Amino acid sequence: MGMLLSKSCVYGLRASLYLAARGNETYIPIREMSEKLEISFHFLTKILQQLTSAGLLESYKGPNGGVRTTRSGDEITLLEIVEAIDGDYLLTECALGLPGCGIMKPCPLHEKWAETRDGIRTMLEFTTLHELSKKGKEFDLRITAEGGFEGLS
Amino acid sequence: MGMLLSKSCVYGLRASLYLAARGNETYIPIREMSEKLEISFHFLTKILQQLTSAGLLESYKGPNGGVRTTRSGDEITLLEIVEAIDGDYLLTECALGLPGCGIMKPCPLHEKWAETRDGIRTMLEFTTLHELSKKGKEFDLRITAEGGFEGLS
DNA sequence: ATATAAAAAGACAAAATTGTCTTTTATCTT
DNA sequence: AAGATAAAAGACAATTTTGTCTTTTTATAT
Repeated sequence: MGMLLSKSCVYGLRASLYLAARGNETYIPIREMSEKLEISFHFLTKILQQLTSAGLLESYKGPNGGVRTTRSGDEITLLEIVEAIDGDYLLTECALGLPGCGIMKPCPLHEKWAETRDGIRTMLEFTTLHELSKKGKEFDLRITAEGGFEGLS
Repeated sequence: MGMLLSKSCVYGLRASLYLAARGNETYIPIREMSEKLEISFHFLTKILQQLTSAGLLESYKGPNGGVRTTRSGDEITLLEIVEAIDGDYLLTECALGLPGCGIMKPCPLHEKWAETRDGIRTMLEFTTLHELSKKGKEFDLRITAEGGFEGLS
């Protein structure tokens, strides 16, 4: 349908934002997150595994276990999350889908698309989880269909 | 996977560009296009039907039939094609997938994403098929994996 | 009239994405 | 040691997207 980020990626962003808002002192159970964020538990588990193996999150098994951000949220950018889940296809591929489209033998849209793409990349690269969670708490913005940041500590 | 435009949409763009490069004097058979552009004939047929019912292309059955652009290519923008195939989801929806995210009750990414999205929209809105086909012919750019505009008349 | 060309329509199949469920492994608590 | 908690792993199902094939409709040409 055309949607920039996959659903997995969107879920991953929401969950990461949630974790950043909770700080990285304690581990947060995925079950809790899945309920708060209204995302299927098992599906979310898989997504977070991708972020864990990318080194953005760390997990711990057993009681008091869960996941948390490795670094403090101000050091994690949206770009890292997007790349970990959706790869860099969006940020490198030709808008007309031509393999190997580049400076050497571009498609007619190459230049314009490269600019637009850079706009997307820049936005993702210079937006941190910390920044968003701070803004979210300050104005009690939405992190789920209905609810905001208010209860998140 | 995250890819801005669906494959259908990318095919639709390539085909529209092909048609624009051929002018709108004669009807071009879809079979011919599908071969030149290396896109599955039946799949392409469906995609072009969407563009036809959106009023961007017109078709004619029987011998010497095919499809052509309704208006001359300088009046058709990429935005029209993208909206006809992928809808305006990409250009309106929340980056975090929250339904009804807007000024009234935004998500933390709302503002930044709105800007980025406008960048995409503007690029699509102010790029015409004519502009691209002109550029494509002038520099023999790529419209297929291997081939360029050279043979397109 | 008949044959041919080509889009339209619709049934069907394959692949990718999204979502669910069960089992295994690691860790903690008692 | 036994039970409880929670992530990891993997099998399976539903849905969406992508792709293929056949039949129908409309027009042309002989």
